[in-house]
Amino acid sequence: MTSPEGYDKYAFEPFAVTVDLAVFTLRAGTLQVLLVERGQEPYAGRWALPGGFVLPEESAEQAAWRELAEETGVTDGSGLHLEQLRTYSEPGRDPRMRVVTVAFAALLPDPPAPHGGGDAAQAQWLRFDAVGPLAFDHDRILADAHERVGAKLEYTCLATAFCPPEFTLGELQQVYETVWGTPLDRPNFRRKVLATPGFVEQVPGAARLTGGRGKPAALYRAGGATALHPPLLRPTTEGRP
Amino acid sequence: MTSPEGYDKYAFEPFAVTVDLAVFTLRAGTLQVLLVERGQEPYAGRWALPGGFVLPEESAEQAAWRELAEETGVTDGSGLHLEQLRTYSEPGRDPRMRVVTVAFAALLPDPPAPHGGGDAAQAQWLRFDAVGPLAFDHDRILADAHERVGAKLEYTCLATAFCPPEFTLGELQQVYETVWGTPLDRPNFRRKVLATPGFVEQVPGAARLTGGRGKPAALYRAGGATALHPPLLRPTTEGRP
DNA sequence: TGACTAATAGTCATCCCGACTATAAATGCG
DNA sequence: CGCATTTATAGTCGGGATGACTATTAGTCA
Repeated sequence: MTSPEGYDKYAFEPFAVTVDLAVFTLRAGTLQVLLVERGQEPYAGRWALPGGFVLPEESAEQAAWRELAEETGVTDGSGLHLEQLRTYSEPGRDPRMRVVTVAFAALLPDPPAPHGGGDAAQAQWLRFDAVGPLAFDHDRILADAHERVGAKLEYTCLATAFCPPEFTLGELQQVYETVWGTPLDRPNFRRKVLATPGFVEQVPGAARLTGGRGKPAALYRAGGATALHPPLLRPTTEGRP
Repeated sequence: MTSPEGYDKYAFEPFAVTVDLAVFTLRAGTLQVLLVERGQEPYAGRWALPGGFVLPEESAEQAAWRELAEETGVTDGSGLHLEQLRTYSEPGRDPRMRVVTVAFAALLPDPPAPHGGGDAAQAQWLRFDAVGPLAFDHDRILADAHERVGAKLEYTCLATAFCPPEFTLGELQQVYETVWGTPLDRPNFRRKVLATPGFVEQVPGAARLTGGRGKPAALYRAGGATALHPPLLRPTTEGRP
């Protein structure tokens, strides 16, 4: 339908374009997702991913950053991770009208602003493994986002995006274990991370008293590397699809 | 901007939504891309990715399949690979109006229908390494698509999508070498492929006379596996970004 | 002081992979 | 016909990464 004579204004249907955000964080050793409760039909009372319209002068990326700031209160995006996931465009996905949504996945370190108030309904953190059926096709989007994050932990240094600026290797390991839902061997994880140049770098001075029991752990911060070669593969369940 | 009172018709700008396709194939040992020549402004005379508007009752995926059929003449999608790449939504990407495009990457086996004629300008195969500056942001889309395909060869069995139903391991290796632009060691490649269960399965009977010199090679077809564990990594240029 | 906990160090066998050599089976040229 | 050439296939060898473990260190808590 590429029109050789330029755009014909009847050749296309105008769509509403929105962004939807799957925002993950780690709190109390669990993977949590930022959700908003819908106040009216359709799907009144259901939880939904935060999101909103792309404004006339915005890209989807800019809209996603704006929404992320509005819902979480974060002001500086440094250290945050936000990436486009994919676009969902099935005609019936919103019963009211034709809405095409560009989905994003975002990662926040543990104590994110407890969700600042905007105009929208208050956003809340819910345990990922306890989210009921969501509004629209948001279950699917959330599942896709989780799969993407899990996969990217394998071959990127993304895990540090879940951590505060300084962290222990134990905390970093917890990121992998929580997202993947699998325990990892501690010495082997340590060896792998330290053997990857640029993944983490040790903070010269202090060793944090872990707040509790055990030998205090050394502190690290994220290194400059983004890719992880060779990858750190999930314990193979033999031919994962 | 999630409106608690339902959609306000002034709360959003209607956008045009299109799909753009980066269609790759292998011909004569080179990687080729399907392009159309633009007839009018903007970017008159420039090459562009084939694409078009998403129709009112279509998803972007359906629009992409339709466009793929229109431009290439393929009728059965079996064996073909088409996947969503990402969405490009910068406000200025089309000077005429606000157009958001969902980009797709597609792979075709060698002798695809030589590009059937639709309403659109005739599509043509061009060598990937020889494409000049394309219209709009299509250079960027094409580069992203190429990177995505190259990356997916590493950890999926996608390479068979470039091959006819029956192929030799030498042909399969050519897929990797052509997309990656790197020569591979033949015995090692062979060992790796055969050691991955479900990647390929040997065709019982024949051995193809390769049409020319050398020992005839055994024929294989694609197996049932989709993932490649462990991955088949590109010769590391040491810390690829 | 002594269990307990967590971090860190180190060992060992295995598997994967890059580099390489060798053999087999066809073509084509002299 | 014989031999170089070409391509497919088989196998070897060493090193590095990794999974499974054991041991030691340095703290807290009772």
